Amino acid sequence: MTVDERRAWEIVLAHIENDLLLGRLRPGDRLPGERTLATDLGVGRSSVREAIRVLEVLGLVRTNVGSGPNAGAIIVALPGGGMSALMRLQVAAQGFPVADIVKTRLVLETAVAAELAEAVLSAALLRPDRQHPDRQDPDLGRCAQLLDAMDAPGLTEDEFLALDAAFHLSLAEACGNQVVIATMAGLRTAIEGYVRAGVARLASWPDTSARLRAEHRGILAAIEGADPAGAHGLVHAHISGYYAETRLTPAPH
Amino acid sequence: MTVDERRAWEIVLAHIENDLLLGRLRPGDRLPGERTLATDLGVGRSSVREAIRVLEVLGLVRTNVGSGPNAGAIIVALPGGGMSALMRLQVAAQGFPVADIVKTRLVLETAVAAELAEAVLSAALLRPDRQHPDRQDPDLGRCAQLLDAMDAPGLTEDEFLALDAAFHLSLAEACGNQVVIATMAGLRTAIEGYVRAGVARLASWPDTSARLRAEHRGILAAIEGADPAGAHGLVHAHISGYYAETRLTPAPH
DNA sequence: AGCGCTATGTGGTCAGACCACAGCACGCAA
DNA sequence: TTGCGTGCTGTGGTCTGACCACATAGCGCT
Repeated sequence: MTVDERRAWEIVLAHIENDLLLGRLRPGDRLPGERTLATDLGVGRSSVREAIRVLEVLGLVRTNVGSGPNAGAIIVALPGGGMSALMRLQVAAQGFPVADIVKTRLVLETAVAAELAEAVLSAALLRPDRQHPDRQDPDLGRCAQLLDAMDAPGLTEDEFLALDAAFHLSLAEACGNQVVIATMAGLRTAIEGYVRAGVARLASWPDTSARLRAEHRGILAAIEGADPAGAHGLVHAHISGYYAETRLTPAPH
Repeated sequence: MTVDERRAWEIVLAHIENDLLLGRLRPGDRLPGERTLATDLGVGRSSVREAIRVLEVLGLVRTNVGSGPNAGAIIVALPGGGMSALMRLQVAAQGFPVADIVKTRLVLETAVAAELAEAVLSAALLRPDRQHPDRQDPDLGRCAQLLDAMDAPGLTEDEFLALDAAFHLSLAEACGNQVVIATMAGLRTAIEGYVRAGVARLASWPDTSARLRAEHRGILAAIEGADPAGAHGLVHAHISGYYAETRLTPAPH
């Protein structure tokens, strides 16, 4: 009797979300075809497409044309892309001030560094103890590899910035928190253009590059040295100093 | 000569993003009509609609039917809704473990509380000084109001949870960081269902409710008392304790 | 001057058509 | 028997055209 006041695409989205919550759809599964979904839900195919488009942008599905097992919309649940798009567009629309992006990154990354150092500390303390198998030494190998790559001579500014972004993201990945990983990736993407512009305002890129690399080494050393407070402080100085130097923020913390 | 390999809706999205970046579109402005946009960009109206649907879900535009100044798609840049949808769906699709949501909330809210307390401290120290007009006493009035409302007798669990969510969000709002506000709102929305389920596992709701209210008062007192470390610790205990009690996380921090 | 009706333009939706694409099965040829 | 090629089939991607409900603005009538 009651009419469904939701728009057609919202019905589709809610239906898919419900299937996800009930476990009827899991990562790796394929969504029903657009035409099937349309007839099943009593909506037009264009409405189904709008809902799937939303899911795609949010990083929940990946669509493939053609036939066979790889065709169709597949649940992937890769939050990074969606978070990046959200933050990038919000910055463009002036919903997210750049200063807030930087401050949030500061909070998250200092916490990540401190937690990594704590994990190293716990792993060292509990190493002979088999009672805590979940306390593992975090995998910092990729972080170190990226730092080595940043020492290569002849890197362009863009290549350096890409490696820099990868290093900071690798810290979050070592931490393992999916939400933080996606958020950090989004924050970085959102201000990527501003970072590039800020580099142009630097007095000396070689000097800055050398300083950044040294600070990176210091951060990694503090983490591996199981020094949470030290790692926290070094990351704070690293990020706030860099953004102050490129004048990305009106006022440092 | 070169073909545009992007899909049609991506062209539309990129065009609008570009207009936003160049300042041709600002919050409050209206997008061109769907038919106009379609002919201008050489795509079909359905592709334009898919792009606008994405913008709507991400919280960038609000659409209205009809005629007049309120009709059409209007730039709003309200990130909260988009962040909530993103995180809620990612949790549903198992891209975001609930434990990671909780841990991220812990990091952000402890940082918010500490920063608020620091702001109070700075405001108190600089009160006679006119040189720092940007250092203002944060507005904690709404936080206190919500705590008063939570003391009202006869609140249902859902009403209490709604006020609880509003209180925690009001802390972020007092801090003023748009990114943190949107993220906290999204985190809360994503686990709302799990919070409700967790309440059912409580031994005694009245006891828990009373404890939560007391802890809220303590947090607010620490902030107003300009005690960053105290506020940080109290928030940490409040959140991790609550989630441990409702068994939302497999292991406390 | 006030009121009501209509013209207009908006997003929302659906139906149908066509395309490019990828896989698969069938059938032909070696 | 084995191999290859070719069409068939179903997928998403796109466009077109049509209709609807709605909200405003302007006109004309009272």
